[in-house]
Amino acid sequence: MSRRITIHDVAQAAGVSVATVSKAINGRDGVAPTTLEHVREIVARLGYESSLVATSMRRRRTDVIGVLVAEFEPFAVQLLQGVSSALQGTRFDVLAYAGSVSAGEHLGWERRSLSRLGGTLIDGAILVTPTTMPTDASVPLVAIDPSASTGSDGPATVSVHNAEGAFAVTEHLISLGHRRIAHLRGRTDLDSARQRERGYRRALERAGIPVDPALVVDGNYRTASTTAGAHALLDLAAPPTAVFAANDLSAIEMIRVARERGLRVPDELSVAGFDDVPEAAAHVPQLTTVRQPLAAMGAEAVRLLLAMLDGAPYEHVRMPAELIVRSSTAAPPR
Amino acid sequence: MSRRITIHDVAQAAGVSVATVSKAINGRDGVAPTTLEHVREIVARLGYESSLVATSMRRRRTDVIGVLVAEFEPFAVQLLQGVSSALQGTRFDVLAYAGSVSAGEHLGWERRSLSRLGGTLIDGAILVTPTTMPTDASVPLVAIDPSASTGSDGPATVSVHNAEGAFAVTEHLISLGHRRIAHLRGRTDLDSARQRERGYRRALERAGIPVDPALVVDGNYRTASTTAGAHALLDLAAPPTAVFAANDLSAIEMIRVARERGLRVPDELSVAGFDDVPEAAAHVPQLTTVRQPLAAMGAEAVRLLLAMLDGAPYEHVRMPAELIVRSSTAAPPR
DNA sequence: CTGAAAGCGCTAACAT
DNA sequence: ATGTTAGCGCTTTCAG
Repeated sequence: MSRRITIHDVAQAAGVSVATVSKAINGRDGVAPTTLEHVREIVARLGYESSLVATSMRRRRTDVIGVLVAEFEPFAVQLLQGVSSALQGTRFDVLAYAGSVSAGEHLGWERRSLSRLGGTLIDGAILVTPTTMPTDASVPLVAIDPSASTGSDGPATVSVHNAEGAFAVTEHLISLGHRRIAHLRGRTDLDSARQRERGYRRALERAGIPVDPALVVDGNYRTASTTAGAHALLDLAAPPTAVFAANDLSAIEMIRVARERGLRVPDELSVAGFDDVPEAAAHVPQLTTVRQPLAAMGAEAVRLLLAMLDGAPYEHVRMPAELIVRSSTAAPPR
Repeated sequence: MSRRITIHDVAQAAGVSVATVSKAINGRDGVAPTTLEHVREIVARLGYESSLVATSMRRRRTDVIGVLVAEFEPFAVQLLQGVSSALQGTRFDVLAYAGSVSAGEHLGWERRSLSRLGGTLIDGAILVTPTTMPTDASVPLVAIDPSASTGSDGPATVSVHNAEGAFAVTEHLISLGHRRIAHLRGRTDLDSARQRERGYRRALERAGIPVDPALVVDGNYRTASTTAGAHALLDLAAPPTAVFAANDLSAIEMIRVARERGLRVPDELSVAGFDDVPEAAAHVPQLTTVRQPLAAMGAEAVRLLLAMLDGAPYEHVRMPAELIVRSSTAAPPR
């Protein structure tokens, strides 16, 4: 663990000024071929690399795209992989920052991260957040899965078509012959969760099945709440034969509770989720769910952002959701 | 997309000097309570956040841990998740940097990233690399899965016990009754791959089964090479009844080739992998493999790094590998 | 063709 | 208690 090698060290070793070294490194002209060669040699020998921090303070561009997340959980990292691979071969590096790890203050990490990195370290940002929607940032910004799908305002956004996905999975349950289909809700403060409920309701209406309010319970994406909701559903005098949970984790918890109570899945109860997290395919039985094309969404965010860096206006993109039928859903008993 | 708000803007709006604002923000003393209150108010109103870049140039500590990867692929991001969750509740934020995305020069990205971020932006680094082992860096460093397991030299390291894992999976195949067990090798320039081959050989020896050189072919972790290796194995006069591939992706390719040639897996050919990537559990049939405890390894790297930041010496940690028996392995035919 | 000097946003001495 | 100054590592005018 030695001291960092700075441009000064190079200048000294080469017997020239730091300005000359800088020019040599960055290919600016006004440097004699001999000097250029000489400096390059010293740089190689010393293994010098300019500090991203110092460079970014002085220069306008850093050629680094920032991916801002609350923390590195499966959803965020899958998006990150999409962003990363879409950026392959461009001049940009990727820097991902988890801004609410330390604080624990999950409130407003978006603005905080954006302020701390924007304007200097990164040329543009991709913000992974289901809630807040910062209205102005100091760099071009694309939000993924933001709450505000409200028309043309705010920054560019990329999100999945939640309602369509929920519609498709509910329709799948109906086509299997289910009539008493419950919905284990997500966080009702999230636009995405509300859209999923909407898709569920629409599918039932479309099939002429009245929505039984008792069959719609809160899950809140939180274990305790989901557990309670699952029990509530099964405690019903006329329990559902199928449940559409607002996300996979809720679906898995629903299955756990059903089994605990002696129900076989999918024979006695069908359960479907949403998201297609890695656990969904690894679960036994494998989970029927709706896939968010996360890698594609990340790539799309990159496309939008690069366009914006070239001066293009922001857009709002909705990506199609895909129904994935696996083994946690089947025809209702008898 | 507006201009960044700087400490100057705050100072001006508050009618005080920049230094005073800095003190107020960082809780240094020597600021009148009234002034403090006033400045804080302006900061809140303007939504000011100090620039990470500028702060890090001046200060010694940034309270940010860097995770340096070549690119964000599944292996790296699982490690990243482990690091991130281990850092929850500490004062540190996580910054992950993919340093070889732009260049395409996968050579020496480790040193480059380390030089560019170290010393200023990050207080310590966790380097995810299977190959190079930078000998000195400007910040405390922990390498995950490095080639050099060579004793006490170089930086701290965390790696999985590759030989033990390979031994276990080979022994599993033997216990199923297999005698002609092939090995589809990984990149022979990687220490980890060589260790896996060693574990394979040792298990055979231990069981008194001579190693048939024809049953050890190169896969190289690259599709083309793996495909060729798979065919070579099945072209043998006496083909193997089981194959241990050096990683899951190779195993999956092995299965694809076997099927293409009309072989049923696992009935006519057992195949096992290594790594337990997400695809392994999702594959049909689910893959028997060896799990690297990636999340735990990330957490362990954090533990080492935090200790080093407190002045502890570096260590070398080997984590246990876990045999995961699934459905791609079975007793040999008849 | 080269170097001196200014300045990016911020913090830490050091005055006042 | 507050402000002035210097400087972190680098790039960029601007003189020489």
